Amino acid sequence: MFSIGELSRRTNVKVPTIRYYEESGLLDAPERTEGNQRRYDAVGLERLSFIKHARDLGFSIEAIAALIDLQGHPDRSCAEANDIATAQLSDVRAKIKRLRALEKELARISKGCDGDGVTEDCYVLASLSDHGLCEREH
Amino acid sequence: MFSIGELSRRTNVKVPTIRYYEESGLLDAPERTEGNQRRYDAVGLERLSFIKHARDLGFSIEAIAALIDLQGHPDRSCAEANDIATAQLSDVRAKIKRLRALEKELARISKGCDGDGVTEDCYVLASLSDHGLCEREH
DNA sequence: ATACGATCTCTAGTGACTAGAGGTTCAAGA
DNA sequence: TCTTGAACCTCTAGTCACTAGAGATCGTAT
Ligand SMILES: [Zn+2]
Ligand SMILES: [Zn+2]
Ligand SMILES: [Zn+2]
Ligand SMILES: [Zn+2]
Repeated sequence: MFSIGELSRRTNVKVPTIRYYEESGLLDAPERTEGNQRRYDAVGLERLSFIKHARDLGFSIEAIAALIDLQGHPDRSCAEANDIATAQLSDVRAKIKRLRALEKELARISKGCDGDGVTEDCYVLASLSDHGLCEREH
Repeated sequence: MFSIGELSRRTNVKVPTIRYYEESGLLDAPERTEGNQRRYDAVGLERLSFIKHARDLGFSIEAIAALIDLQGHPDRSCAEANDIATAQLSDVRAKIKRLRALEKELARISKGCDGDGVTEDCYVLASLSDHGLCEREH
C-alpha cells in the first residue's frame, strides 16, 4: 500500500495527472486512509503503467479506456484491440506525412533568409505571404 | 468591401475562426456597417491569407503575431523572422523524430497480432503492459 | 507536541479552435 | 415597400489532456 506520491515516483506520472485519470475513469478509485488519502497496491501500479505506456505511444484516453475494457474480458476476441492499434499506427503515419511536407517547405523558407537583411526584403515573410512560392501542397 | 462570410470563402478560414483571430489580436478590427457587421478590404484579405498560410505551416498564434509585428517595421532586421522560422523547423523535425520512433513500435505491435485470438493472449495488450518488449525508447 | 511536507478538493487556465443559443441585419424577390 | 430567410452579431461553454494554484487537512518524524 502506497501513497499517490509514491505511485507518481514509480511511474513518472505526475500526481494531478493520476487524479485526472481516476476522474476520467481510466483508474479505479483506490482505497482511502481514514484521513481520506489514496492508497494504491500492485494492481493500481500495473494499471497506471499500462496507461502511461499507451499514452507515450500516443493513444488517446478514449482508446485506452477501450483497451482496458478489453483487458477485463480475457476470452473476448482481440480484433478490436488490433483495430485500435492499427488505427493509431495509421494516425501516426498520416502525421508523419504531413510533417514531412511541412519540413520541406520550412527548410526551403529558412534557407532563403540569412537573417542579415531587413524585413521588407525577407524571404521568410515573403514566403508566408505567398503560398505560390511553395513547391508543393502542405 | 466584403462580409466576413465572403472573406471566409476566399481564404478557407471559418467565420468563427476569423473572429477568434480578431479577438486574439492577429487581425485588426475591421470597419463595421451601420448595423454592426464587419466589412473587410484587400488589406484584411491579405493579412488573413498570411495567417492562414503560417498556420498551415504549423506556426503558433504567438509566433504569427511576432511575424506580423515584424512585417509592420519594414526597415528592421529580419533576424528575428529567421529565428522564428528556424525554431519552427526544429520543432517539426523533433516531432517527426518522435513520431518515427512511435511508428516503429506501433508497427511491431500491430504486426504481432492478427486479431484472431482472445484478448488474454493478445500481443497488442501484452506490449502495452510491458515496455520491455519495445525495441527502443520512445 | 510540533513542524512540515504530502495530500485533499475545487476552480481556472492552456491552445486553437468549435458548437450552440438567442437575437439582429442585409439583400433579394414579390 | 414589404417580406423572407440566409448571414450576421455576442456570449457562453465544450474540446483534449493536462497544469497551476488556493486553502485546508493529513501523516510522520523528531
Ligand atoms: Zn530574412
Ligand atoms: Zn505554402
Ligand atoms: Zn491480438
Ligand atoms: Zn515501450
